[in-house]
Amino acid sequence: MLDLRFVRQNAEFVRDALTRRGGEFDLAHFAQLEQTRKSLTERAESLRHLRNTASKRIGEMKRLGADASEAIAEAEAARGELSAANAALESFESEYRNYVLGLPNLPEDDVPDGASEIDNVEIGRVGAPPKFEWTPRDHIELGAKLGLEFERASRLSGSRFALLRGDLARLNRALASFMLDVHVHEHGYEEVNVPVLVRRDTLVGTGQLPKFEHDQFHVAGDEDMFLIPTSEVPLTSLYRDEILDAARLPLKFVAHSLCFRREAGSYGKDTRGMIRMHQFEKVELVQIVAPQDSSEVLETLTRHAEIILERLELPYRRMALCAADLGFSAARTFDLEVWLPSQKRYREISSCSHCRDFQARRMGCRMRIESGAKGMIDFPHTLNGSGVAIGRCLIAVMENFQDADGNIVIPDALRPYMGGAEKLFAKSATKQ
RNA sequence: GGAGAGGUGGCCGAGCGGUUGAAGGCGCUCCCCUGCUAAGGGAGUAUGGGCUAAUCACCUAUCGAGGGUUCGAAUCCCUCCCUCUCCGCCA
Repeated sequence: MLDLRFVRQNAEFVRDALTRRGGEFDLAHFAQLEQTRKSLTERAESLRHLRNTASKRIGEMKRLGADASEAIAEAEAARGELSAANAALESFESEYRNYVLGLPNLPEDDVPDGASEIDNVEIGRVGAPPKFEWTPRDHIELGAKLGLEFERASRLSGSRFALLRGDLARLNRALASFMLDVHVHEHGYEEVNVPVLVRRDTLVGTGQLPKFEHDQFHVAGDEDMFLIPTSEVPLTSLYRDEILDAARLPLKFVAHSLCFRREAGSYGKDTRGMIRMHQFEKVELVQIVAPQDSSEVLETLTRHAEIILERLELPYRRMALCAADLGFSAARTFDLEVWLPSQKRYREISSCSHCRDFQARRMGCRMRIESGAKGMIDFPHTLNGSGVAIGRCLIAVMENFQDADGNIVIPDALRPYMGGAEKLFAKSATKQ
């Protein structure tokens, strides 16, 4: 949620910033809403004041044994007006709230301009794409002999599901363990095991709702619950509705979780293979930090994700997303893209975002700056990043580390997690 | 799923229709006294919104959430959410 006081005072700046992301912000409409809100609250509050003072007088008179009928009549008279004013205010407020919750975050000033992902700016590359003396196989072909199954998975669950079997399942697990270990032991994150079902409010807090409900899996039944699209949701929400002692910041969390996405808008996109699944695994990094540290933290958090790719010897590049490609809650985002030999291009494997106070405001996560009586309260900044997506990373390992026979050389960093094995061997067939 | 108990400020805990935004205690902050590691005295100490130069004052809201009764609700009624105990089921 935007700082409405700021929006009020800098409406034109806000309009320009939101326009940059391809959104719209109608100054007149906003001014109108503000005006309405102000007059409706003022009216309701002054009527309430009237009633309160009358009621208080009644109490005093009764205590003194005096006749309170005049005051009672006065209070009764205010009643109808008050309830009308309250009703008007309430119905307006839900409209207003919806509008405000639908406004995305403002891009930071130096986020590049652009109309779509085409305009994202490459910041740098690390590692050279491997050279093959054969036509590199894609992960589907490689996987067919290693335990990656789509047909059986879709029989169980439909399109955009996959099964991993045998060594490939283990490699997948190794990736998750490896990433967690690096982030916990080397980068200082606390490992958290999170719920993957959350309530509506939680998704409002991080920004997926109310606007993007169609992208979420909503559980059928009496419970109003959703499957998380990323563990950013529960991790960032850990301190929802709390006031943190600023001295405790930064908070650094890492989680390995399942993630669920309807992929409603992506029909026909990445339909082959396991690039885009309804269910996937991801190691997610989240930091809750003091505002003055946040810009620097975006860099270090992005580095934490990059280090995973570097340890795995995967070629990648870092992209600065242009304003139009930013997610709803992000003020700035770096994407990491890993080289996929079969596609001869870089594909997103991590997205690291700085949300400033946008999410903290929505979820009421605050911080007390000086402890004690005169403590000032402010919103911390939240950041998140994939560190990294496990399914896509598995694909990248398979494709980049394939040999001429379709086996997979296990990157050194993963060998300790694979019982010391150096290769996954393709089987002639994976019947049964 | 069945039966019961409960949700009050940073924490514990009173209040059960009117001067209670909330006693008391703990914790914390500041001041004083005293001085050798402990103690005593005083003051302060919830959050959102409005207004404002203001983190003063004032108005307004909030005692799990939402509705209702009432001139007036932390207190009475209804619905929901959550926590705990016992039984059942279960990984």
